[in-house]
Parts: sequence; C-alpha cells; structure tokens
Amino acid sequence: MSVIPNGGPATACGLRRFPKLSQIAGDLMDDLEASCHIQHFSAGQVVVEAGDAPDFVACVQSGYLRLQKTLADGRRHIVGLLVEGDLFGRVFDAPIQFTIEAATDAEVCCFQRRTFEDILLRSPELERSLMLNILSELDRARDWMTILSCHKITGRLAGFLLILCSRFRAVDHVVRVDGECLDVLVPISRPDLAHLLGTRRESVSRAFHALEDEGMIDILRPDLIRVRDVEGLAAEAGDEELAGRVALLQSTRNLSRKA
Amino acid sequence: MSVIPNGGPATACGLRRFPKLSQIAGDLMDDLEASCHIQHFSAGQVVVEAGDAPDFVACVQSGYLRLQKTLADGRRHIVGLLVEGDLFGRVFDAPIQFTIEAATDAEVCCFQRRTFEDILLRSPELERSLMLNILSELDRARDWMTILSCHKITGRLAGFLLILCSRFRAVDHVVRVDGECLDVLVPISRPDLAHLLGTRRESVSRAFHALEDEGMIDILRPDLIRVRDVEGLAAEAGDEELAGRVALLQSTRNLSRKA
DNA sequence: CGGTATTTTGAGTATCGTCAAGGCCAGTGG
DNA sequence: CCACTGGCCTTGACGATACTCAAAATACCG
Repeated sequence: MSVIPNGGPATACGLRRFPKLSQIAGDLMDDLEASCHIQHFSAGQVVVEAGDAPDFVACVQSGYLRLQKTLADGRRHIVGLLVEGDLFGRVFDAPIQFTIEAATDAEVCCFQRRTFEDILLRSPELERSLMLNILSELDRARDWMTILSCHKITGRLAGFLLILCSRFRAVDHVVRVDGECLDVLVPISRPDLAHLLGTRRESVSRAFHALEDEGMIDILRPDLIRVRDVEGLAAEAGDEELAGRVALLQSTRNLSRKA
Repeated sequence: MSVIPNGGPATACGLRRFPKLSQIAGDLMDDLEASCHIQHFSAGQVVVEAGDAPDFVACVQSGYLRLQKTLADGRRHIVGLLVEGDLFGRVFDAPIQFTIEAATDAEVCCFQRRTFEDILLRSPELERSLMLNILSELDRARDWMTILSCHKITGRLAGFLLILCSRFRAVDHVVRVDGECLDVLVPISRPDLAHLLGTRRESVSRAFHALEDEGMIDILRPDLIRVRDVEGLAAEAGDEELAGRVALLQSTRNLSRKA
C-alpha cells in the first residue's frame, strides 16, 4: 500500500498515518507502536459484544466494521461504519454500548487499554487529538441522523452516497474518473445498507433504480455506483451542505492530480 | 432551587453540580467559576449559529436548547436536546456544525474559550471528564439513531418517551408517582417533537393517541404523559434495553425515597 | 456449466404525509 | 364576568410512499 506515508511494513500499526497524530513526540509513538498487535477478523465475525468492557483500544487498519445494535425482534440496526484509521474501544471506563462486527475481512490494530491510557496521560497532545477525533465522530453520528430524518428512501440513499463520497474519500473506494463523475464502491451489502438507512433491502434497490432513472447515478455493478449529479443528490437529500463537502473533495482531488 | 448540592446563588455557575466534575481540585474549580458568566436566552432565540466558531464553551443551567440543522427546503431537523448540565461549544478548534437555539427560556453559563482551554491543559482530570462527557453524548446520538430507525411512528415516540425517562431523569420533569406509573413532562412542542422524530406534528399526535388507546400511556395534558407500561413501550420501540434503563431508574428512585 | 447467494421486480396492504377543518386553552378586552 | 382572538393540538379524508410476501433475474463461485 503506497498510502502509508511513513514507514513500510515494519511499522506494524498504522497510527502514524493519522494526520492529526503525526505530530506526536517520537518516543511516545514508539511506545504506542511497541504495545500494539494486529488482529485479523473475517467478514461477519464479532469484534466486540455490546455491554463488554474490552481491555483494549483499537484502530482499524483495513476493511469495514459495522457498529450495530440487535433489536428485540431479532432485526439489527446499524448506527455507523468504522473504516481505516477509525478508533474504537472505550478509554478509561464505560462499557461499549454497541456490538462491533466485521462487515468485510478486516485488520485491526489493538493496544492494551492500560498502556494506551498511560501514554494518554503522558501526552496531552495525544489526548487532545483523541478528543477531536471523538468530536468529529459525534458530528458524523449527527450527519447520519440528518439522513435518517429524510422521509423518502431515495433521499436517504442520496445522503448516504454523498457521505460516502466526502467522508470516506481517504479510503480507496472513491475512484475519481473525470470532471463530473465519481465512481463509488459501496462497501456493504444491500441488507446492511437497508439496516443503516432504516429500511428494507427491496426499498433500497428501488431507490437505487429511482435515482438512476432520474439520471443522477449509474449502477455499474450492484456495489459500484457512478455519481453523475452531486447537486441533484443533495437536493434529493434536502441537504445542500453535503454537496459542498463533495465539491471540496473534487477540487482537492484535481489539485493533487495536477501535482 | 434545592437541587444544587454545594453552594447557593453565590456559586454562580453550576459546574459543581456535575457528579463527574465534583472531584476536581478546588483551585481549578475556583478559576473556572471565576471565569464564567451567566447568559439568558428566551425561547426561540439563537444561541450559536451553525458554522460559527464561538469563543466560548458553555454549560446549560436551566431550560432546553435544541441542536438543529436547517435543510435546503426550509424545514429544520432537530438532532438533539441539551439540558441542565450539558456542555456545548467546541474546545480547541473546529466550528460548530449545528445551530443551537433555545427551545424554552434558558440560562447558560459561559466560559472564555481560551481560559477554559488553559484550565483544561492544567487539569488532566477535567480533560478526562470532558472526554467521557463527549463519549456519552456520542452514545446518546446513537440512541437517537436507533429510535429513528423504527418504521412506525408509535415506535419512535415510545423510544423517545423511554429516553426521556432514563436520560433526563435528573432534571425535574420525570415525576415519580407510584409503583407502576411515571409522569413525564414533554419539554418541547409537537412540531419540535415531530422534527426530532423525523415526521409531522399530525403523525405525532396520532401516535400519542394510539399509545393511549393501547393503554401504555395516559395523556394528562398535551405535554404531560403518564407512562403506564414501560415494557409495552419498549416492545413498541423494539428495544428492550431501554426498558432496562428505566427499570433501573425506578428502583433507584424507590431507594432514595426510602432513605 | 450448475448451484447458491444476492439482488431485483411485482402485487397487495399498511402506514404516513398532505391539506383542510374543527376543538381546546389562555390571554385580551369589553 | 364573559365573549373574542390567536396559537397549538387534534381529527378526518385522500393520495403518496414504503413494507410484506412471493417469485424471477442476476451475479458469484467452484
């Protein structure tokens, strides 16, 4: 993977990848890297059970984890996705409230909870980065809420696609093709997507094809979507702010491609 | 208000009320209290505009603030409520992503952002408390998401009522009456509640009366609900965990009443 | 090339959103 | 003290949308 800026395979845990964590004192980073170990999960495996108080803090290396809750009637609801670079596991105390499962095969970098906390106490910068991380996570959760508030499923799906474009851009599934189009790899299955959007797989399918009929997207494969009309999707989602974020992404991409 | 354990009106800002903050070194607390000032807002007033980077961190003293986003078509969506003891305003950097408005008349205790950050850097305990606070906020946001995922409005309303019972119990609107019943004061108007649940006021109204017809609640006044059947509500919401939290509340209340 | 899992489509029903009208309560002014 | 007015909540009727169940089509894998 050429994505990793510093350190090759020898740097087992990818913490240095974090832009926000990259300024941390070298010795602290060394301690962190020394205390970590990589763990592999295959799709569908449970990483942490809801209610547990796991003894580690972890960082996703590759793949997708889903944050979910199983409801009384057996249905599960997905409240978020964790991707490359996301942290999970609770620092200090408090149990995990949601089950974490691997949505795809995934690699996770684990730190002993005690060790992590010790390092945290020694480094206000790290603690601060962590806090900012959690704050942005909070905003993301509220973005999901905004999406869920949309009455029409097409609107929710439109919002989801835009979030995928803007937030998960760093990861390798938004493949920029040319001036107007973005190819998005939808990382989860239809049933999972349905649970995330608070609906059923049939409705998700219909919504995809409705957006295609409107000319806003092309369905290249069930899991590969070409976004043709960002503004249209934003209008459908009722949230023009999302369009702004994607536009930002596009200009950034253009710049980096020129460089 | 007899609610405040330590200090009367002389302790202008109610920070000491926080159970989690009460263990902080006295001088730090003094500094905090010295740097704060109370601000009043009347219902409907804007506290912070989305996109702003306000120069203060604040703590709600009384009343309700709503965290909301105005969508392209002019409708607004509410993503959360802030009550007595909740903190808002972003520490360190990053702008506020949602508009904050007073839902009722409210008092807010403001700290100079710089001052607050300085004190934060001097006190790992305070920073840690703040982090735990944000983490629980994150869980709350995900609870809202779970509620929003319910297809039937009655289910969402049931979930809302249970959250009101469990999370907002410390504030003075869950009035315990006797063994089986809880009287809940719904703090926001029907339109606001509709925006919070992602629906319309008419549907909210119908849902209230549907739950009443099922015998799960009594509508004493439009804004005063008697909860008769916690289990039933939890089943309607599809989330038995919520019932557990309310049960916990009930037993706690019973104990404290005996004492 | 066959078998399985996933996705898609179709038909019927339930639920919700919309528009419009009616009721309830509080505050105002006679 | 009572009628009036305005805001909010409620109710009713109708159309739009999504959910359910069932079956077909497609993609995936060996």
